[in-house]
Amino acid sequence: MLNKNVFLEKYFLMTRSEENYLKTIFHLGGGDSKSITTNAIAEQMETKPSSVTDMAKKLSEKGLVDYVRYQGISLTDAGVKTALSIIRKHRLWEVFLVEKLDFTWDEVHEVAEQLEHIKSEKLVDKIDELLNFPKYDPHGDPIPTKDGKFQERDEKLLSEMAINSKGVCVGVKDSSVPFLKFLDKNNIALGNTIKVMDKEDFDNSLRIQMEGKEMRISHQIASNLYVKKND
Amino acid sequence: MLNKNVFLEKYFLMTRSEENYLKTIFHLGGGDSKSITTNAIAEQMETKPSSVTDMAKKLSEKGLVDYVRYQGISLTDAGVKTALSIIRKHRLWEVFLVEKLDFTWDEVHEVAEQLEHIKSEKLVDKIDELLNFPKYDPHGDPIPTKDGKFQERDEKLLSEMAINSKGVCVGVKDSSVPFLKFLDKNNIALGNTIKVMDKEDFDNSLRIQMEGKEMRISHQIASNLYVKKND
DNA sequence: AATTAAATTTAGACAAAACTAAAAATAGAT
DNA sequence: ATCTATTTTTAGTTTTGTCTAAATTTAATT
Repeated sequence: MLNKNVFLEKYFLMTRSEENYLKTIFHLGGGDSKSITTNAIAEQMETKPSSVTDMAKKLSEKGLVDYVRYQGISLTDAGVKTALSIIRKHRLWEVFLVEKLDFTWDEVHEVAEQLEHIKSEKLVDKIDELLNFPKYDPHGDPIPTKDGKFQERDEKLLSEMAINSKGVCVGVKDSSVPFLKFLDKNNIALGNTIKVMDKEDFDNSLRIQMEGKEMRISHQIASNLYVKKND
Repeated sequence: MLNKNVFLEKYFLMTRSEENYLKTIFHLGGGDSKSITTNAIAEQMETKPSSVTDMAKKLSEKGLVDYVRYQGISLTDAGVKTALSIIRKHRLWEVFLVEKLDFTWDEVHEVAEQLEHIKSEKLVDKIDELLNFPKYDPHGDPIPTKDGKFQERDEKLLSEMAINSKGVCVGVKDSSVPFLKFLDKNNIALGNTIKVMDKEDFDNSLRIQMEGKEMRISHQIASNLYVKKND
């Protein structure tokens, strides 16, 4: 049966799979009424394009995406709202795991990936409160508010900073485990102040000063670190 | 695909449904190599006997239950171990919800029912640590240890206590929402000391003294409250 | 011991979410 | 404007977990 819709709350009842599709489409930019291709979604989700087509039809019937055959998929307002509520949960759980349970920032993703699907509005709100309404997750990504507001920041990639400018490290672009582990090993953490000392034309690597110490980092690293200019 | 067995850890990979069956069989007594009937399981899970048969075969193949056609189902050692690990998670989450997020004890069950299926050994252990290794959940039920030890208590139903004996309220037998709400409303909480003043032969109701005040409670209530004798 | 009632299992079907292989539509290049 | 390569969709299949209805086994009663 499983008709025990005990936790409907204000959601339509969404399956885990539907929620994951919405989240992915949002991350690929489908929230700005931009059309995302079937292929792009399939690649991102490590599934087949035909499966995406199937789901597109289902989500379209539920009014969560706009879908026209061969023309790609974009989120409706309702779709954006739902996607944001999942992203909100994901990021709040990540903060919880790091702040309250001492997870490192490379460990949180896969657990949050599960926790984000727990259906209980009260639970999310209470976690939010317990954490004192954080604005950013451990990777520096903004946490949408309860009513779906998204606070974008004025941030730049470290690689785009001018020589002699300073900024605070506020996020990562690549949040893969190897990259996060690399940052940990080199004591690069959110909140650190970084000053760009010099750029090397040859390989685009940077000489930076961080927390007193000087170091050299490759262009690959610098182009995956977000900093917020503070002057 | 979904072949990303990222969180295998030490579990076999169990589906949510399989986990729920094991838990139910355990609760019906199938852990003591007692055979549980198909019907009993079906009724408890609000499903059909034929579905139970299907699952019995699957769990049997995985070595988690002993199952002989028409002879009922009982848990193997591996099955008991798995069931206990789920119950452990369920009860730890209940404590978390009450202690850290101010849920009332009648609100925790359905959320814990979801949280118990999150696959992350580290998560459970850290929650355990955060809560300071609690021994009992909010309903007074014991929390199995990591290695599956179950600490049974010497407790009695309040209805079985002798006149003039005293005890501490340690748990409930019926943990349905209406019952828990009733207890809340009447300020009956875990930890309260209760003295049995008198029994009424006519309807088996009890006159008790609790936290200074005297009150009368029905047999139905008294036979769903566990107390621990303390003299 | 035979009959009947109840419990249990089988067989066949369905929905969800995925897949494969083949068909159809689009876009790019000449 | 046509052809070709790519993308996307369709059609049909699979797996998981459920269901119904029919068949079978067990248990209870006379």
